[in-house]
Amino acid sequence: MHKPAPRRVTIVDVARHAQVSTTAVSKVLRNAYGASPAMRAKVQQAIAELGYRPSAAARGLRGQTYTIGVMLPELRNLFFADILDGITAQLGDSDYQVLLAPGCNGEKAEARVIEAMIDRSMDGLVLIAPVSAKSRLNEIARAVPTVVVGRHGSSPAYDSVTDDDILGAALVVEHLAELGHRRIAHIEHHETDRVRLAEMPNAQRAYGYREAMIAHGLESEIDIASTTYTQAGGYLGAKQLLERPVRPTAIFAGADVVALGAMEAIAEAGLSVPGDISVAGYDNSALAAFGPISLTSVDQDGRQMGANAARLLVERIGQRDRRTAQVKLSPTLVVRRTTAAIETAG
Amino acid sequence: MHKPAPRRVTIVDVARHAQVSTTAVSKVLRNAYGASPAMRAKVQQAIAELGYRPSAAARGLRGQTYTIGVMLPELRNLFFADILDGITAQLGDSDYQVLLAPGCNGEKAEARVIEAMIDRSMDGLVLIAPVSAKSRLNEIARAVPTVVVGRHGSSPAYDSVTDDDILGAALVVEHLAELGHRRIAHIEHHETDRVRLAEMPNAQRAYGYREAMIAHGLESEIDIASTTYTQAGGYLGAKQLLERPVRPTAIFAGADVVALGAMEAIAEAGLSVPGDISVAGYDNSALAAFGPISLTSVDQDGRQMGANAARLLVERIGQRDRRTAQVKLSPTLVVRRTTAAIETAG
DNA sequence: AGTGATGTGGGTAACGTTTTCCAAATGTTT
DNA sequence: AAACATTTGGAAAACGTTACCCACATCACT
Repeated sequence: MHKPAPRRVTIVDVARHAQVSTTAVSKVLRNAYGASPAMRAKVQQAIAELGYRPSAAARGLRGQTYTIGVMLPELRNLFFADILDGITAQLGDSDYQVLLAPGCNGEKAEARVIEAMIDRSMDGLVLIAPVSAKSRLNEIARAVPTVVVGRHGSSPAYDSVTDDDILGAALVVEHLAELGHRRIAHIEHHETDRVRLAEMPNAQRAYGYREAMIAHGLESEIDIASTTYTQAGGYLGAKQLLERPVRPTAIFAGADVVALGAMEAIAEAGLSVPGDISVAGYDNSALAAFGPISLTSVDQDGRQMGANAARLLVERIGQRDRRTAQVKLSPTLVVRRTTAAIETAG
Repeated sequence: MHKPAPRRVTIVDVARHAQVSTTAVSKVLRNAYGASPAMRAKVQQAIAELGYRPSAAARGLRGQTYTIGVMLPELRNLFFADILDGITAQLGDSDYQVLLAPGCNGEKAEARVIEAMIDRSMDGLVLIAPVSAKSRLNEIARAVPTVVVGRHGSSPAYDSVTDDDILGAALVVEHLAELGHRRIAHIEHHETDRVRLAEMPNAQRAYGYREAMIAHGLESEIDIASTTYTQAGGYLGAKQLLERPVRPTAIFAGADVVALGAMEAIAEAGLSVPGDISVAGYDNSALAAFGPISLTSVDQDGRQMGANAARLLVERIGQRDRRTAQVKLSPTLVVRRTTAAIETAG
């Protein structure tokens, strides 16, 4: 009763069954040149009859594995899940299979995971918000077709897809300014690394905030708390801001969770949102959309980003030496109930 | 400037560099018998110097790939993410790399994904809440070591890890009964398939609910709405329950999202939670824990489940013909603010 | 009829490992 | 010293596929 699994059907079995050579079968499998329609049909039938499926391991040794690896720094982040949806949707009808590597928080784990994907001869890699050094990314991209998502700056080796974080920050500032706010503070993610300072979205958001403030003639109102993109960071940042001589009437948090933490601190200080202080977040996560919270937030179209990444990757797999491209998408502002005009009593 | 990636270092390079045979290197790599400490050291050094990493593709053709595939039906479900954490934590210091296949909702997509993982010669599979027919699961398990998570019932071919859903439901009923509730209703996920009716957690929860009601002498109070495990399903289910002749004083929703939908319907009916109706969910998701919601819910230790699954899988990879095991963990009830005693005014 | 282009099919050598031998060297017991 | 067991190392054959060739047949022009 414990039958030990029959040997797998191989290309040789198919060839024998169809009375052709293995080469012929291989050609049919890859839609390669040199197979007549008649033979194609014969082989297809043999494949169907035997239930043959090619071994990716064997394929990897010579050609492609039809596998695309995606690195996600954090599974619980719904924005990343959207990106993944976009990737799989775009690749849905192709022969490629997407595989995900989990648990890549930190530069070391990230390196391990990327190596693992390369070792498994994946045809292409999508790296979402990687933290590795840029030189390392270039190295990786030279070894295997790569698309980097969510990291600004261009590379000669890999394509990149980003959302315009500067614009996103500007949208928030503009929205708040239109509501009459002048003292608009920002809670940023503290960044030390030089390269990341230029390339990471958090840095771009802070930069965009500054520029937008200046553009609206609010240079003197710029007020920044530098913590981290976490709920605790938001709490701490808001606390700092509230203790300063001039209290902000609005806080632009660099991420939704940060906004949540900030709202906590605001409530603790006996102030109301948006009555006393307006709060805006970034990412338009499920949290922001959730009724009781209803947080004004910047929406990045994750699916769109993922779809673009997949498209670029497939293009590059097809033509490895083509010029690299940088796709930059535009975010939109989703206004909800945490932001209001400054004179609500007016 | 566009250097075309140097050829990968292979086992042959290492062998040459260490002045030994490729066999020797292979032995060292796999900690196999037949390599002296001296040679071991020599080879290790060569590997380090050359930065050699074995090709999983080539390995897959003969031996293991040191890859474990995990199938998740839904990325956004935080409970599944916990399971995954447990798996990776357990496998953290082993040589195994975990890869995830996304987008496996529905029997067809699930089949495709599982085949893809088998084609890639993965050493083992963890299937989380699979919906495939049992015979299919047995077939899969015969082809590759498999552990099924979150599906009751035992198989001669695969190990399984489940949480005791019957107990979970009992915990909820007991809690509500202790609070003085008698008319405790349940919103279940409608199940048609015969086998799944016995094996799926949702069915077990409904069964556990019935049994617990009977055990508490509340057989006549059993009241079930049969919808789906979605927010909409919860809304609809609660609506149905509220329209019935006898209104329940408590609703046990089979999942947290269901509870959320139910609360929506309750609010719409002008009733309060827990003032008029107590509500309990299942899964103890982040949603339940979230302050403003604060939903009483059953907590399954996902990490623990994942860790057990990984342990069983590695054991089975080591010894394919050992007896199958069924691990059943016990859930706990997390009481929050959506359940209260029936005489609050007492 | 002779030449070249094109279409069709297959033989065979990779690809980078592991595995199964086998031989030699060394150690241990009579 | 002979016989046997154990350790150490390597040669060579898989594993299943693709890529690179070459052979043959057919066809269209000179």
